[in-house]
Amino acid sequence: MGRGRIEIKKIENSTTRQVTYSKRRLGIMKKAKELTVLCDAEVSVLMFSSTGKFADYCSPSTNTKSIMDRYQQATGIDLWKDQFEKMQNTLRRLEETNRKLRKEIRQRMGEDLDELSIKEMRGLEQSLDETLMNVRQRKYHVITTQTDTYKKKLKSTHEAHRSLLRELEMKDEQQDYGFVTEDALAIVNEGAPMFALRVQPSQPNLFGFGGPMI
Amino acid sequence: MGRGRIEIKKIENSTTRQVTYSKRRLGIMKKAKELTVLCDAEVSVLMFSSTGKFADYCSPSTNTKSIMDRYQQATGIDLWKDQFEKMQNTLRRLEETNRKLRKEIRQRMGEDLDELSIKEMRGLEQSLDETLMNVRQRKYHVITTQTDTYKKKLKSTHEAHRSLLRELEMKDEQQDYGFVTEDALAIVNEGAPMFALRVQPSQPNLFGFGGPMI
DNA sequence: ACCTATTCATAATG
DNA sequence: TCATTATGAATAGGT
Repeated sequence: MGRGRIEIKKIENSTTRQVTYSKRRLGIMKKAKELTVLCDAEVSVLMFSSTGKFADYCSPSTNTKSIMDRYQQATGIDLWKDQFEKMQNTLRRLEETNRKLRKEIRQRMGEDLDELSIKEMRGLEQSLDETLMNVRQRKYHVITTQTDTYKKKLKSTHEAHRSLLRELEMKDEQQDYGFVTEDALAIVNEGAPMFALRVQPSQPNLFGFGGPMI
Repeated sequence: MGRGRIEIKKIENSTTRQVTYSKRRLGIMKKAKELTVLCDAEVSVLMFSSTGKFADYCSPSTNTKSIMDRYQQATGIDLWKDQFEKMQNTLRRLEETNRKLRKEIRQRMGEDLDELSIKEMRGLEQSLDETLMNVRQRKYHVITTQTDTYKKKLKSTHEAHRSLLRELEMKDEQQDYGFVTEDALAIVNEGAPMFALRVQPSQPNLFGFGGPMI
């Protein structure tokens, strides 16, 4: 159709090719629309020109995705199977790992011990023993450090206070600032007995350390 | 084109509709092929008739999936975004849980204690203490049970042996079976000291109980 | 599935 | 990209 028939092979003149592409693209779109309306069909057309320009048509009664879904159903080809399956495998592996980790935690909390052999139980016992020593050592270290810090604070506060008093006495020997001294001491002493307040935490910590995290 | 123009609206006569669908379907396919060749384009056509019959065309230089991929790139629409994102969220959640579980295990092994407050550390200490008691109790229970079993076995073996001897003595009072007695005792005693053999497990158990599982 | 009158698409051109 | 037009292609309706 047009002035003389043309051979169906690649048009080498790039301008002519572009022009023909534009015209025929419109032509296909029109045909697709007509088919959709006349025959109550669902049609999806995707096109990329040689320059990469994209154009598409889709029947208005539906959308490209559902046509692709139907395509997959019709052909039995699951286009995204690979990616999907890979992710699902990763997921399963993670779940399995989590299960094992939870089990180890339970065993480290003294549950599910039935499944352990004597040897494993002995290993667990030793590990727990070592950990306990570690924790006590660390706790002791922290407490000592904090106590030292408080002592230093106390000392410097005392010194600051004393020098303040001295300064004030030099300025006005008649004035009495005794109440200030008592207040300062009360604040400074507050920190010390805090550590002995409770053996059990009053509220659960991050992982509860007393029940497994589910 | 044809004998008289037709209005572009749904063809009500179902036979006519079917016929027209067949003809025009072929027409579109031909146009798509021509466009592919003439203009060096990539074309994908998917069609479903009103009766659900499927037909498709795809440029031979490529395939439907890669055209769909290009379509997604071109439109910026990720067709499988929903499913994909849901899975990725699940994945992220699992990984996060995993991380927390590993951290709890590390802390229950005496590592990463810096991040714990005094309160948490005290909770951990108590939990470890309780677990240790549990494990020791369980170990004691298992050992006791096993020892009892061995004792029973020993006893019954002894009895069997004795009755055997008696029987034999009745048959032949001259024959000496003393070596049998010694052998039996050696076998029976083997089990008892086994538990005290090693404090440390000679090979790692399921989770190593001495290094974190990675 | 085939035929063919007729309409439509489009190649060539400006 | 737009308009024109001659020409071959597509197809509606009938067999």
